[in-house]
Amino acid sequence: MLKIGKLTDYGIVVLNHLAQSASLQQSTDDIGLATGLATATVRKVMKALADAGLVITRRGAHGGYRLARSPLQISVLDVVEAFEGPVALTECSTDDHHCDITENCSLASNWGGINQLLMQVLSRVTLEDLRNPHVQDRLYRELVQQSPRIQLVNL
Amino acid sequence: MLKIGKLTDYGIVVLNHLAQSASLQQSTDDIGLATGLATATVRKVMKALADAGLVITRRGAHGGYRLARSPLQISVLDVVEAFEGPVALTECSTDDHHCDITENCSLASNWGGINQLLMQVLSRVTLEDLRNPHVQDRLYRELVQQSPRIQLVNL
DNA sequence: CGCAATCAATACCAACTTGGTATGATTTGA
DNA sequence: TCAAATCATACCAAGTTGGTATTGATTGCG
Repeated sequence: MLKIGKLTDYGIVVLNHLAQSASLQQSTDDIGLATGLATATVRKVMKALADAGLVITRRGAHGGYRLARSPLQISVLDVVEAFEGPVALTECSTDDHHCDITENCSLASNWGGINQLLMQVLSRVTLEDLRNPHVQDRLYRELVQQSPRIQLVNL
Repeated sequence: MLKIGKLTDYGIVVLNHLAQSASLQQSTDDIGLATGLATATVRKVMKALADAGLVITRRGAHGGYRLARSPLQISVLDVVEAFEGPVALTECSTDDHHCDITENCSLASNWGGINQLLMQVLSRVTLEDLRNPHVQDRLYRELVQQSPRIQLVNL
C-alpha cells in the first residue's frame, strides 16, 4: 500500500495543533484533549517528535511541548523520518545491504534514484502547506525560484 | 520506513528478466532459476503481475509468462500498485475512511495532495528506465515535451 | 521540604501484515 | 492419455504496529 504508519499521521495532526497554538506550552493532556488522541498515545508521538528535534520539551510542572521551529521549516519528510526512519524503499537502499540475489539487484539499484525523487518531493512540502491548501502554488514558486534542480509544476 | 514490500521488489526483478528475454515464454522454473528466487515465490509474484495485467500467461504444457507490453509502457507505479494496491499514504486517503479524530483529519486531508505527487513521480519512471541508468535524462525529455504539467529535472 | 504536575524510559501484548511454502485442481499440447 | 504448466487456496512462522501500563526522573510552588 506504500503507506505510512498511523503514528506519522498523528505526528502531523499534533504538529498542526501546536502550530495553531503558537507559542503556548502544551502538555500531553492538552494535546490529547485537543486532538482526540489518548494521552498515552500522545506521549509516544511526542517522544518521536522530540527525538527528531521537531519539538522542544520542558519537563516538570507547567512543562509541555512547543514547536522547535516555524511550520515553514518543518517538512513532511522531517516528520516521516522522525517516525519511520530513513526513507529506504527497498532493503537494497539501506547501508547494510547484502542481497541474496546479488546479480539482479545491481539493476534494481535504481530504486535509489526513486528514493531520491520521493524524498525531494516530501522535503518540499511543509507543515505550513498542509495547513493551507496552497501546496501547488507554493511548490511552484519555491522550486522554480530557489532550486532549479527540481521542478514540480501544477500537480 | 516508507518502504515497499519485498514482493514488489521481486516483481521488478522478474519483469526486468522478462524484458531482457524479449518475446520468449518463460516458465516459473525458468524465472526462478534466472533470478535466484524459489519457484514457489515466483509463482506468487507472477500471480500478482498477471492480475494486474502486466504479464500475459499461457497455461498448460510449454506455457509460461511474457510481458504484456513494452518496458517503456510499464511504470513503477504499475508494479507498486500490482503488489500493494492503490497508493494511500494514510487511511484517510482511502474510500472508506471514517476517522476517529474527524475534526483534525480535515486538515490532514492534504495527504491526498502528497499522494498525487508521489503517484505522479512513480508513474513517470518506467521499467525501461530502471534497466538503463538514464532515468534523469529520460524524465527530463519526456516530462518537458509530453506533459508540461509536471517537471522533474536532474534529480 | 514535600507535593503535585509533567515528561522519560521501558516493557508488554494483541492484532495485523508479510514472506515463504505446500497442496490439490485445472488447463494445454503432443 | 499423460506430462507440463499454471491456478486457487490455505497455512504458518516471524516480524511489525498500535495502543497501553508502569515506574522513575525532573521541575515549580507553596
